[in-house]
Amino acid sequence: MAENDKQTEEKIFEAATEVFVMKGMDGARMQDIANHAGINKALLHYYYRSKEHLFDAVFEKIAGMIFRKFAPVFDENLSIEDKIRFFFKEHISFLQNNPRLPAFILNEINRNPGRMKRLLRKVEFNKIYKMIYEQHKHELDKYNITEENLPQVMISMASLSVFPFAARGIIEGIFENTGVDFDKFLDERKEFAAEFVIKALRK
Amino acid sequence: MAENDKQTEEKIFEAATEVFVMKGMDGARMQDIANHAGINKALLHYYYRSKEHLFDAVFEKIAGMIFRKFAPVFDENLSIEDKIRFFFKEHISFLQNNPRLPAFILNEINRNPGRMKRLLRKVEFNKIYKMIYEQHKHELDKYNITEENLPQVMISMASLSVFPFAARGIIEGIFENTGVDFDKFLDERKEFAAEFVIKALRK
DNA sequence: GTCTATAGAAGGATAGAC
DNA sequence: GTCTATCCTTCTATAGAC
Repeated sequence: MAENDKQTEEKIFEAATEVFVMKGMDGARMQDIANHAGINKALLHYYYRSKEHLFDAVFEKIAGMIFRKFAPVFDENLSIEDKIRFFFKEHISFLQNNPRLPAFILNEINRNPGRMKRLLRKVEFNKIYKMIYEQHKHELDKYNITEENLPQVMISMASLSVFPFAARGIIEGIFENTGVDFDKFLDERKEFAAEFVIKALRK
Repeated sequence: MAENDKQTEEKIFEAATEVFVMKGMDGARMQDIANHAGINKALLHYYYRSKEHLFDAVFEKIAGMIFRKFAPVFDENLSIEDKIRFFFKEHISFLQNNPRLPAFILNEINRNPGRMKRLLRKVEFNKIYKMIYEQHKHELDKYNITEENLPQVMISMASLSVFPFAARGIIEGIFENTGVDFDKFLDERKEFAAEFVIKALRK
């Protein structure tokens, strides 16, 4: 039945997502995925020809989700400063609900840069890039933002939001020693990072 | 001979470092390491009992190197602002010469958080932490730095320096599409990040 | 200390019954 | 569409000769 198909295929996909995100492509085991899905190992190959195919499906779904998460920020009709605040609030909240995704994506792209090329076809950074600049042309003279340093600015914002999750293991280790709470740190970070960036950019 | 010992053991260690950093613990192959070292696979087990042992040796050496790289910054007798400039210049330069280390360390710690605990025994973050605060007590009133937000500030600095290397694959992919040069970006980043942080922190 | 040969286990993938 | 059984390759690790 087509309905049962869908159910099984979805169960596999969800189990694969969990295992791949936890263990990475190299560390993941097909048997482990089958167990998580509550089905037999052979079924994995029936639905997704190979481990590689299954991984690709999971990877592209997650990567697309993350990159698309940025888009609404650029659509909103807000001032630069409010957009920065909006970005950190939304982005860090999203990552709090999916704390392992950054490390997974960063690592798998470094292991296999070829995957990045496929992704870039789907997400048009060039468009986004120009769009931001056009959208805020009228207020840019109040900030230290130029067409030349826009990459520096944007990567800085991504850094401040994503890095704590990529370095979660290290940071939690340090926090444990010094008695700070990681979740509280993240909640506070939404506002801290926003004001940090705004102050850094104001002329 | 003890001298030949040292040579072989070192050759193995260097080969292992290269392969583990490139492929990660799970992706690395003992045969690959042996080939890189120009010796036989069995010799790896003669010097380092198992893959796990060999990996641990490599990991701890690299992690120690990275964390120790921070220390001189705190020793220097400089103002807060000059220390921030010094940090980004030194740290980004170091990573330019070892661009794959951040991704390697971040990933392996996330895969196996237990490793972090062992590391923290060697590096005394608590000491460093208090030291900074004491060192700059006299000029802290000029900056938005408190004992509460010191973690936010320090992790922000680490983010701005380390993230571009951890996300190198993504960033290079985007840059390729938009015609920006990654190395030039890094050179400019040393000053950009420093001034960015200083402006963000000044009252 | 270094090599060859091989044990022994694990993992991805497929054949074939139901 | 789902299962069991199994093939085949790959990989870590060790035995044993030199």
